[in-house]
Amino acid sequence: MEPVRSKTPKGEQTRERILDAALDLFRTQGYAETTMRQIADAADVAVGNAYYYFASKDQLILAFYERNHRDHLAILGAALDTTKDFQDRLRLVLRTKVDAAMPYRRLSTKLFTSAADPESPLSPFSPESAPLRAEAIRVMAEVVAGSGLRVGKDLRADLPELLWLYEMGVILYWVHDSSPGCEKTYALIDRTVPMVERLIGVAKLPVVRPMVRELVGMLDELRPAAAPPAPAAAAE
Amino acid sequence: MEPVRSKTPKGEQTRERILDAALDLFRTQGYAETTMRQIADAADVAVGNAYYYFASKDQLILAFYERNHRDHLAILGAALDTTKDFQDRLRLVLRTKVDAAMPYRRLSTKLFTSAADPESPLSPFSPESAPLRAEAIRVMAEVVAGSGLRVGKDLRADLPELLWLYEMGVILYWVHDSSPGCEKTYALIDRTVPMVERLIGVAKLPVVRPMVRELVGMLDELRPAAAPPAPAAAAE
DNA sequence: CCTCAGTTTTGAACACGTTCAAGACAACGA
DNA sequence: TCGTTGTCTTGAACGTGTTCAAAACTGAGG
Repeated sequence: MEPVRSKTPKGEQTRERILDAALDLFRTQGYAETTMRQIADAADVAVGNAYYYFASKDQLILAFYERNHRDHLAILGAALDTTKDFQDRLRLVLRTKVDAAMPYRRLSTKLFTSAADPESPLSPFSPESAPLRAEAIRVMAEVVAGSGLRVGKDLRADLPELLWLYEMGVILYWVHDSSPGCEKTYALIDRTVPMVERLIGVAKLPVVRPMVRELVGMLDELRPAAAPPAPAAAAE
Repeated sequence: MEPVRSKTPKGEQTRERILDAALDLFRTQGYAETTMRQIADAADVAVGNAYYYFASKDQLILAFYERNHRDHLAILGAALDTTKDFQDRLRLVLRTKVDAAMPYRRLSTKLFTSAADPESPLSPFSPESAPLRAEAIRVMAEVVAGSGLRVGKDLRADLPELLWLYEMGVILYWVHDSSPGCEKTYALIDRTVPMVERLIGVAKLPVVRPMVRELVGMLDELRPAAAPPAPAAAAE
């Protein structure tokens, strides 16, 4: 029933082979057009074997997200440490994120087609992708921490998560962006990054502070709705 | 190939029967759990007949949106004319919208699972749902026009569409809202409606005006990307 | 070498959404 | 009454994602 995260070097190898074949076919033909039988054939296994390692066709995409995040971190590398300017740091993270995902633009739409479905394990808000989400938020926290940016009290705790939401917005735009080389997305990044810093600055002004506080409060209230309580002791 | 919008009273009757059966099953069992064979059985027709009227299982949802919009307008009725206060008007539209869709909360998730997919005909941004989208935006234009609200030049043209996007956000929240009676959604409406008016007011201030202008400009630039050109003369 | 438990692999079988060639039906003019 | 034409209806058949009982393999202990 529950798919296995291979317990043998050979098993791990097979798993990789299936994932490679799947991503390759997804990239060249699209997700919907690729059948599990094609994947199995390309990986030289029986169709049932693919289901031994991946619970469903969708789960292959979750595995893709993980791989993609690793790729992103690799590209980002030590480059983040070369500047202390907030805008530079944020722009760098976003641009490399898009760079890393570029070959899989069409596939990435799946991220959002499930984002809204509260029950889909593929949703970036689902418990299944919680570790990956936490990772991405951690990167944003690093962006802020490594910069000289002064953040208002009200915003400080939630800023990394807000930046992650902003990142998701950029990716949503990118997924729809059919301009050559996705130049419009890069332009969007370059134009909105300064706005983000300005907004963070503005949030400290007495005029908008109450509004900021209310918005942040609503975000906090929303969170448990998106990710169910999960009490300390597992009940069953 | 192309499904038909019945040309006979009897055909129209069959079409309604199938849609009724489908929505009933969707509501009680959920969308994924309902099979086309069940729908056909409940409507006393053969499976193939369902496909004569609806191109796919998804298209049944599009038909549901249309019906739901009519229900919304019916509930809204003449109530919109009872007040000239912008906040009251906006709140009324949002609350009745949620009221009308309430029995189909789970089904409505489908609206968003496809919203992000540029190719899905179910997406609220797709050409297929353009008429319905235009209708919803028109309602928002009426909300503004019938109120004494003073809108800045920069915002005026795009405000109805922005309000529609805000409405979509509210519905997105509602779809995820599992609180009893969806009270959290109603609370969200009550808390954000004043913010919206305040934002519209703030947009006129010299400090934020350039930012507003840039944001609106980006929205305008985005539109043709979401909805392809569609030149004056239909080519085919 | 054999045994045996654990792991991996197989492929037929299932239910689903969807298609399509064929038939049934309805309205109308000859 | 009989074709004829356009609309509607049927149900078997196809390809899909997914399941599962059975087989094959692996490696450690006797």
